[in-house]
Amino acid sequence: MEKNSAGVDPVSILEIARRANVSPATVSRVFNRPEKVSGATREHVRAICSELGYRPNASARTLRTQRSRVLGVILPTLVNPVFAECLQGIAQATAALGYSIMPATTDYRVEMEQEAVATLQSFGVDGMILVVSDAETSLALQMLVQRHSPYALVYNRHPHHPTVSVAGDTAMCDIVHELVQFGHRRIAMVCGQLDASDRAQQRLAGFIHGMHKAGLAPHPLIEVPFIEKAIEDVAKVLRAPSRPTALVCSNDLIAIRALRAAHECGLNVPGDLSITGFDGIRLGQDLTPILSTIVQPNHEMGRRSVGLLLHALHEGRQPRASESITLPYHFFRGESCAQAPF
Amino acid sequence: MEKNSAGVDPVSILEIARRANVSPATVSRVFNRPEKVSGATREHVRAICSELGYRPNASARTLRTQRSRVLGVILPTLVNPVFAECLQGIAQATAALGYSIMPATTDYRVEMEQEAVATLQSFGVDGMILVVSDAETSLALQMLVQRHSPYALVYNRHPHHPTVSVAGDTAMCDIVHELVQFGHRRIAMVCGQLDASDRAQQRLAGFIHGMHKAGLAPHPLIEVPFIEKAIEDVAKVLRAPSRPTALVCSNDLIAIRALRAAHECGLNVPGDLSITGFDGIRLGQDLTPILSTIVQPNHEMGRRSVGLLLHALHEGRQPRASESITLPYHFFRGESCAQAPF
DNA sequence: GTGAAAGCGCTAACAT
DNA sequence: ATGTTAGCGCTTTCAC
Repeated sequence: MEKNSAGVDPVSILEIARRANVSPATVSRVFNRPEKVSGATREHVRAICSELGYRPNASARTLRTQRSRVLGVILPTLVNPVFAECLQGIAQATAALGYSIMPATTDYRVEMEQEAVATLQSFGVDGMILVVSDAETSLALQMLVQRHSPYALVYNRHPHHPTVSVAGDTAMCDIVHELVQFGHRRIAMVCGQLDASDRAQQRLAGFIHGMHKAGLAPHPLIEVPFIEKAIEDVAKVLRAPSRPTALVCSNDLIAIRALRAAHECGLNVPGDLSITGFDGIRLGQDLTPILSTIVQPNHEMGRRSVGLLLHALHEGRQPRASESITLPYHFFRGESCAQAPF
Repeated sequence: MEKNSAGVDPVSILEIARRANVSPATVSRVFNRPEKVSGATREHVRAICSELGYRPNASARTLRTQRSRVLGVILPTLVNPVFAECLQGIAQATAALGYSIMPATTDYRVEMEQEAVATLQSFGVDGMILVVSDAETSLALQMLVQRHSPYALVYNRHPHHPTVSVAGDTAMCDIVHELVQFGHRRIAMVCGQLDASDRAQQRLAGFIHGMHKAGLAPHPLIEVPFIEKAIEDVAKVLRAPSRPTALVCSNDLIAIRALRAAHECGLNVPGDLSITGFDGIRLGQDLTPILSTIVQPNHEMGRRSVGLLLHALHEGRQPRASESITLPYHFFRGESCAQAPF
């Protein structure tokens, strides 16, 4: 009897059947249609299974049924807590429903999205949950559509795809409004690589719209393509003669760095400068000053995307764009924004 | 022709074989032993595969070969960036080697560890990387050992298991030393639920040892079992008459909350109070004050655990405890600790 | 260098 | 209520 490096040969359904003096079909039924098995044999089989620690081989089951009970998840990175929180939500929701997940991170590189989709398809995942760089142009998304693979997007917003998201543009508009109420007029937006995130683009659009509505001209956009240089880049702007009195950041991670930049420039937040973030990562609430931000229900977004996808799947169909979910956000005042200084 | 909810029937090896006018065996060889196929047919088959977007069905392959090219990962949570960073490292290392991962989070509940192990085994993962609550007593670990399932621990340190970790006790001892150099004598440790983490226990041991070496009596331990109440719990201690002048926290997340607690008590860090963390999460470097902490190479720890596991696997054996890797850490001075105030 | 055929572990008709 | 059987897609001897 040979054994592979994966350890002792796991017991198979045949072994259980033999020991229980029933056919493999009956053992299978105990797991899949327990009601079709008499109470006595059911318990008998179950006892033997737990005694031997038997669990049906998932690959065999997947191969046979064409269902894997696995969901693929594609995210830009886990290092941004917003995605970690979301994935945690996905993990919990799937686990509660007897599903497992296979995640892949793209590091914001679009080619990786396609690669991840292909890999996940080869594993026969029942569906995928993804955050793509740009829903409008994503080739990965096109692959999915073309192969009729069930999927749901999270964070991305797009009318032709099933999504779970928050109205980022409106939210940003709200922020501008708040800031204007506080007397700010010189407001600048700080964002990462715009072309790597349609969310950032939408937030920027909302910012511009908000400024326009307030009759204000937006400061030149502050792009911080490399997060390592973000503090430096922002500091440079803050040292300029007519610096902004408020910085609107496209996400919390950038806002935290902006906070740091302000400190390095000797500026007091919110006394001299107001700063806002976007995402509502848990950590923002423990900072000093507490981060003012748009709070998204990240964990729930993960859960709901699982719900959207699985609901459709259980009805034997694809999720529809019309089932997209827009979740409420709220502006959290925090301590990092206040009255304009002058 | 029927189709399941997962979309169009993916092409199988038979389809490719038919179109290429070769046997399925040859197609298989193109993927698994390309050198055994003539250059001409190889390219021919490859062309057809990429034309049709064919990828071998992973479940069938796993069933047949008893190898899945999947690694299971069990972590307490993704919400603590230390684990997210580590998982990111694992994800990148596995992807680079053609492996995929299946993660499961336990939320620090030991029963979940066993459940996760069982689920992952049913998927036939080639090995598992895990952070367990307590390596000494973990039932999940016992299951693994008993079934001869290959695994590697990360963060946990234990002489009888293959691990990738950092000397937490020594590191903590170093911190105490630094603090003592700064003139601190009333030093208290803050930690989460001790029984949920052998790391925290080891760090505590190091703290006590360090204090002892310095001839100091440790302040009573500050346990903050519920992270939500952490700030409050710490603040209470800071308001006491003979409060500590330095707070040594068992991880960065707690340290960040301690920072907040200090602020709420009107204490200046590091002027009135020094605070240190542990883990070296990326975010700590962007805070104000920059967090003083023990920097662990979290990303690398993930990568190395993949290396440890896969190296053994490729030699057809289990990782051995003797192959355990202790990675270097360093104390990062940051801005949150300084001379004792009095 | 290539093909034929068996079988990995399971489930789902279809019998009984 | 239970058993028999075929086959999911692939890899791998074993022939040729």
